[in-house]
Amino acid sequence: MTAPATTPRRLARADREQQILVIAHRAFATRGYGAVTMEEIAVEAGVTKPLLYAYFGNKDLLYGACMEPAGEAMVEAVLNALEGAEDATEALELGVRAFFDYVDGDRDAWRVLFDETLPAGGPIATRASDYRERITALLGESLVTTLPPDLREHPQHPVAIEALSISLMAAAEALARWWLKTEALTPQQAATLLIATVEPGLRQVAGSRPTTKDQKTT
Amino acid sequence: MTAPATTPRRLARADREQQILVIAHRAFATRGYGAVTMEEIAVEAGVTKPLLYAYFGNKDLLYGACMEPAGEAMVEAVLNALEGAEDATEALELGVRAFFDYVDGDRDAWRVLFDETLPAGGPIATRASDYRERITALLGESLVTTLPPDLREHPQHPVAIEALSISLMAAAEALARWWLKTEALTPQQAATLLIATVEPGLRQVAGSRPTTKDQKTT
Amino acid sequence: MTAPATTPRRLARADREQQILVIAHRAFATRGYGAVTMEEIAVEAGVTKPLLYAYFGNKDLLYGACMEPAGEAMVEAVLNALEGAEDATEALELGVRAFFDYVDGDRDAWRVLFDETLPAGGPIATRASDYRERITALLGESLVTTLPPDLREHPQHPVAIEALSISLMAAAEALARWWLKTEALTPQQAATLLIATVEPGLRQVAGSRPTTKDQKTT
Amino acid sequence: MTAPATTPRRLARADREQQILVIAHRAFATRGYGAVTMEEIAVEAGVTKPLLYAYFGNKDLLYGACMEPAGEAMVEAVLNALEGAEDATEALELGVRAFFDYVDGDRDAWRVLFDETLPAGGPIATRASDYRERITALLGESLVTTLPPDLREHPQHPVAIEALSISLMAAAEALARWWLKTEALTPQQAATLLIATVEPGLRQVAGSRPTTKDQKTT
DNA sequence: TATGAATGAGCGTTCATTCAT
DNA sequence: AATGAATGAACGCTCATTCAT
Repeated sequence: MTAPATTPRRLARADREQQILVIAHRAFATRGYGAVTMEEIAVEAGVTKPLLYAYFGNKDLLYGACMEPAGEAMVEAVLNALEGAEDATEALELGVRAFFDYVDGDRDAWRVLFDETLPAGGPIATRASDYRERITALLGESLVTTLPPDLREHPQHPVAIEALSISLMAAAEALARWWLKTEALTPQQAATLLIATVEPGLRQVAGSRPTTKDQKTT
Repeated sequence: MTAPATTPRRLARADREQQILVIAHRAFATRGYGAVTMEEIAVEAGVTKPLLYAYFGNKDLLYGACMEPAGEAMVEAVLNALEGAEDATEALELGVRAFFDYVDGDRDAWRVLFDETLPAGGPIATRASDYRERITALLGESLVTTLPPDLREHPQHPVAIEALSISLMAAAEALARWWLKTEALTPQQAATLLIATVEPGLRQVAGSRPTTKDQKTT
Repeated sequence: MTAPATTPRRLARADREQQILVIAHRAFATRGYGAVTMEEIAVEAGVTKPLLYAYFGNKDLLYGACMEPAGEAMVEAVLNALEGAEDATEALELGVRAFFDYVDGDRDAWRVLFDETLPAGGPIATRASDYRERITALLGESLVTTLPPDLREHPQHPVAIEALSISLMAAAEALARWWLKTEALTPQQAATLLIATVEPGLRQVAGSRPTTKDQKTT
Repeated sequence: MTAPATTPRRLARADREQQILVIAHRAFATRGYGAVTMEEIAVEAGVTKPLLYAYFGNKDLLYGACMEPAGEAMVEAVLNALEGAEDATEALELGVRAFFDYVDGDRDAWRVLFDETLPAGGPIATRASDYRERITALLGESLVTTLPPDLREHPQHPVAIEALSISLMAAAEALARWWLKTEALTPQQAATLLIATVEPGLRQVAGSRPTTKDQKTT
């Protein structure tokens, strides 16, 4: 007779895990890995710490459980976008657009994947950066496709391609972060702006040779 | 008669502060804010913890004291570069180049200013991002100067300018980070690559109007 | 139709208890009381923790249930050996030999009975030492029989007898432990060595009187 | 005016360490490693846990700090006794006597060194057993000296010597434990009893050859 | 007969920070 | 000008044990 329909005391494991994941995900996204304690998550979920440990092992694994579906989904979103492209120029655009759309659709997921406060060098930081690198690599591949075929094998280009991939990803990341904070433009606009800015330059860079005066001297 | 020339036990306050700052700076740059303890700094500096607190207040303030000179110097380096430019196009290039040169010249300073492990939302994270934003703003200003005069006041452009500034800065930051890790190119090459990539696009973006299909729908 | 022949899901209580006991016994013997968790036993036995508690009460009682048959069997083995002796001298030897044989035949039982990691002073430590003391007492009795009849009642001897029983038992225990670890000799050799070493002395001690210079002075 | 002369709040480090060691030593001796918590020790010493950690590192090291002086002293006591012996027969007797005397003089030390509840296989268990083994080895050496010179090199004897050393040590240990509990005899009597019991047998064992029927058959 | 879900209580450890001298 | 001594407040994690079905 006193059973509250809203928050039942006992849940099936799968449900409880899901509920905890949601809460943990939000907590990690909001305050970052280091600032969140297992105790807090437990309290917020209406359970005790041992249950967290029984279900998820430890804090790292719990964070990983929050990160994994989001990471896979994000990678796949970008991947699908690239596959759907009809030509090389379109691919890069669609990839960047997919990235911004994903961030737009699941902002907490983005914050967990791009948490800047993860313990440096730790296993989760590694896992998080794995996802980032996978997306960077995908965008890098589509960068390559923007090059004229006869230049793709140029010995000097791989390093430039990697540098540009990383720059592009970072720009996208920062743009996403800024837009999430200010809501000053839509994800579509963000993507359009970014693409429009880099694309013309990319073509030129692709066609050029490293200048002589910029030789590495160290 | 007992004064060792190498490490005198008693120093004037200013000297002591300087010595501690050097050590703290190196520690923070090497291992990041979170991984450095006050104890370690004290021991390494050959002083006791209370002295640290007497001189610097607390850990945040100490970090701030490490950050400040580096931040100011970095801002000034970029500022000087921009002022030395003869025309608009040169300005952006010189600014970016100055950024990379500064990072190249004082990597510890860069690591302290761009530490990704600062407690999110805390006062020092705020201060650090202040410096970044100042540099971003400087680069943003030089972005504006690349626009034809009659477009500079266009009501739609400020937001795009800010978005591009942030993207540019993030790209530079990521590029710097990657280059410091791999040493795959020189700072000059990094700057050249970045500028060459974004400049052509910037001109086009500056001349365009936000497209209609990209209306904000949320 | 769903009954797997290898590990049936449902067993009669007695069978289930037996199966759990076997697994718990092995676990305790292998890793010691403290290092074994109820969780592990449950998982290894393919049952759930509440069942363990329903059947055995708690961890101590479960350990006791593992210890009891082994303890009784060991005591009985020594007892039988002593009863089969034709004369006093033979008794002690047979007893010690029976001890080593038992350890040799069921090393897990021995490890449970002589676990050195039992919580000091706790109920199970007490129970375990009960079994040890019973065997000690048996050996003590056979020590007595090695004495000439007219000395058995000597007022000073009971304490020496008890002291010797305990020493003998401890020597046997340590010898068993060492032999199990190194396998440097057979149980028969261990028994022979031990008996041969103490027997001559026992006769002399039995015949002597406590010396005057060794008066208790505390 | 409120300063209690009995327990000053602040102590010099050396004094505090000593005070903590005394308390920890007693606690460990009384209840065993596992049953003692750092919190308890801290409270009993009138300090907080961090001080314990600042001064001793962790629980293991604190236990080690309790164990080390006692272990060294005990080994040295036995060593000195052996060195003072004029002939072989006397050596063993003096060694055993020294062992009992040491236990008699510092019963807590003995309990710490021979704590049976140390985490099996852990670093402290190893350290504790190191001390035991050193004493065992010392007694083993004196066992060897009881043999006639021409037998000392007999190939079969080393293993018997080791087995006997261990048995002897264990017997002494158990005797000590029992005596501490019952106070039924003096350390001198304990030593005398033990020596008198094993010595005659030792001579015979030393002179015999391993019997044929006891061959290892496994 | 048996279980999945859940917990109370505690432990070892760490770190920024302050008091008393 | 500087220190040695000391702490408050957590935090991650574990385990024997029980409730509700």
